[in-house]
Amino acid sequence: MLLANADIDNSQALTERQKAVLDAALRLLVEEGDHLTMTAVARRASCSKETLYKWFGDRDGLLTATVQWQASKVRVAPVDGKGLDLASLTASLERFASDWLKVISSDTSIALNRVAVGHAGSGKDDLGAVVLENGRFALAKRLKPVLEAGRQAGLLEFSDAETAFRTFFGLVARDVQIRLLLGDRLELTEAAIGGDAARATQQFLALHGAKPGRKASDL
Amino acid sequence: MLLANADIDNSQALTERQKAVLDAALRLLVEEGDHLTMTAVARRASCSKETLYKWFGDRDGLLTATVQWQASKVRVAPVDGKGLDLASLTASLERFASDWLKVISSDTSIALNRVAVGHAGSGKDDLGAVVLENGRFALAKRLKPVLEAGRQAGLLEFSDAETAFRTFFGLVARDVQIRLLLGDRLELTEAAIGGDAARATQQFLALHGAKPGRKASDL
DNA sequence: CGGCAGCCGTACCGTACGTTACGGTTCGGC
DNA sequence: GCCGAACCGTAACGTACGGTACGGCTGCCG
Repeated sequence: MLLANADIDNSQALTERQKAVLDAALRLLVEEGDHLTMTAVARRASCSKETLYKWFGDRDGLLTATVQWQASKVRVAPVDGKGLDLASLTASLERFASDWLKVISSDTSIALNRVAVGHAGSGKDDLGAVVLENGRFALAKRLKPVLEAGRQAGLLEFSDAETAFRTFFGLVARDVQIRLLLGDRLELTEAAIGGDAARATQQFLALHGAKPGRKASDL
Repeated sequence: MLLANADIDNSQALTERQKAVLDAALRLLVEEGDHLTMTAVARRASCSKETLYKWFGDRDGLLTATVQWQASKVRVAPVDGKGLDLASLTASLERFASDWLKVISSDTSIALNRVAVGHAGSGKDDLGAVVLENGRFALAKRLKPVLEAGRQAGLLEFSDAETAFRTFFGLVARDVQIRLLLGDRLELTEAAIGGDAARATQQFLALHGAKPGRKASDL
């Protein structure tokens, strides 16, 4: 992780026209992957290349802006931990699992992750950091309070929220993301996602659900 | 793609010189990622570009051959399921987990997966399929017999070996691979890997270990 | 010894694409 | 109505790189 210092919501600094251009770039990115050319973006967005360079600096700047633009769109409402009981906790966890599976299996996420992975380690830009920050780390930031609340309410047992989160993450994502990124067909129907979310949640509860007579050190 | 019709273990069809060239290409791939040029490979391997094209057809052919060459090197000895008890099963699972974590955190694996992910969906070659086949699917092929043996021995309970495998996979890999692919620094020391392998194994046993009085339908 | 096949090194070609430059049009402010 | 800024469309430039051609060297075989 490097910077990501331009924290969040720089989406406000964008005019409507710029957003439209980035939307066009995003669509092209999903279709063509890292193959997209500045000419193609300009044509798709009905703008001149000169404008692209003025607004975004260079190709990497355009790519980064596009990724950040998409990231700014997926902010979801945080779950509140009021009146927590086992049923609502289970529902929350299933909701998180289901949402996450939907995200990582979407065309947009796959395309963005592919581009970011391809650019990682080149040192030219920080696409990987941006994607990570708005994906896996944002998820952790939203889920951990729920886990903590569950522990407070005596429903969950764990020593480290980060570790517990990563267990949940593993149970939900399993091999799905890497397979999709590598081009494996793997159609996730709505029903399959729901089933996986329920299974992952039950497994997580089996590992970290509070049970009288079990010591937390067993985890 | 031109050739690559010779399915697997075409490693035997390679001369020593060709292997040396592919090793050079592999090292370059780790250093430069998808940025490597045919000229750079030729220079590193001290061969002519003409030879590269004669042997591998084109750039994609060279890349594919390089990935397959690396894959052919990581064949590991399968574990035998003789005289299985809980201790040896646990040891086997920990061994699998530890090996897998070492693989996915290695520079070579990261570089290869990055290239394969970058090429996936372009339709030009099948790097993604090759990596998947020699990574995640090869792992499943080797681990499933162990799981089945564990079930036969009354040590494990599960209805579907594939699902059980994916649970184990998730518990082991968690967010490690995607974070590494996206460029997150995440140094896994020998000790950390050992600890993670033990934790994942214990979690898996907690979910699927045979316990008198628990119905398999609970899983 | 002559021929020839395989390969190295290098020069060369064509193209794709990032980047820049420029003429023409629209539009808000004076 | 006039000016300048912003922007569109397109042409032009430079370069990097995939792919090819060729001359020279080495070693094997008859």
